[in-house]
Amino acid sequence: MHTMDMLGVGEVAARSGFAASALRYYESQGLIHAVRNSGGQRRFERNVLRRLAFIRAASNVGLSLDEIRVELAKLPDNRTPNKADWERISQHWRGRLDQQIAALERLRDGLTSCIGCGCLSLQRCAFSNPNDVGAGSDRAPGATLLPALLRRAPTKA
Amino acid sequence: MHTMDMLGVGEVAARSGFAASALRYYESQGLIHAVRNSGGQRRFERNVLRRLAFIRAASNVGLSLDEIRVELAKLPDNRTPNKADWERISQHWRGRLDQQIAALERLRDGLTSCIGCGCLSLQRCAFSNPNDVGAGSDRAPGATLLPALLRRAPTKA
DNA sequence: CCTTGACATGAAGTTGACTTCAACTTCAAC
DNA sequence: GTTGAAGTTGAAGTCAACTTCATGTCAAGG
Repeated sequence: MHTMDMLGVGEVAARSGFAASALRYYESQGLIHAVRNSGGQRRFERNVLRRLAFIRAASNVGLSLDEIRVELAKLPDNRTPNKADWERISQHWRGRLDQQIAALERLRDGLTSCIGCGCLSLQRCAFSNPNDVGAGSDRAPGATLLPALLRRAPTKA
Repeated sequence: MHTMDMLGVGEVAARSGFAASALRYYESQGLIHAVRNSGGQRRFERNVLRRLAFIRAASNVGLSLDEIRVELAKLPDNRTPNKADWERISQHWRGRLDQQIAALERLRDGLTSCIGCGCLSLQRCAFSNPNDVGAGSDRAPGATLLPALLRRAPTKA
């Protein structure tokens, strides 16, 4: 428990896989914490790596940084998260994933049922008009069959 | 087949469920076409509604507007898309959806296998380190277990 | 003819999660 | 002591898909 085993931003970047700029951003957003040395440079405790692993995992699950901040607050502060901690948290994540999967499956099945008709009718086809826009008097703001999350395309990777 | 049954932007907006501003944007992006009347106002052919239904459906599948432009180019220009057209296109979409579903399931299963360990280890845990960052000599640019598409959180809905 | 509402335009704003930039300062090695 | 790499900052830029705004034009009913 030396006080000297703290990491500079470059080393944390290399070990966590996050860019240094991302680390700075996370610090500014209160997701991670750093102290400063005499010259004003960031020094991270070693446990920031676990915290960053958590951030990466949560972001893979589809949580926003705001949500991740909330989740991080639920983590035990001083001890390594144990099985019970992890189970409680993963329950939450699993629910999120299950929702996402279900939404995609509904969409895929709608697609299947649409193949026969070749319709793409604005009025009748559940696939192109999941909200039945135009059927009632209340206007739908846009497609909401899928959450916004699931409606974007992969950029490159 | 009168020449007068063309629609103003407001009516297209009402019937398609897209905002007028979105229609203007789609026109500027070359996704839809409009002629102008004597006063410079947009007049849409009736078939723009089918095109918009297609755009909505494709965007639900997760295609970007760029991709949708490409898909639209594959549609028959003058006739209503028939079953064969639709089958060919939906094949493409289904593949996309299947990929997305598979990615989410891998993630969920990784979560399950992680529950037992309570690890979240940067080095060993496949969930927090899907790319095995730090194991090899080549740096990974970020989490890519999921496409970027699947890593964002729903905004509200 | 006049008003009111729909439509026109280009520019700028929005959101989230960062990255990039410019202009320094500090650290570590030699 | 010198130098080059690594670190610092706030501000601004990026991306996608739009929306909002300010300002001006047009169309239709009475």
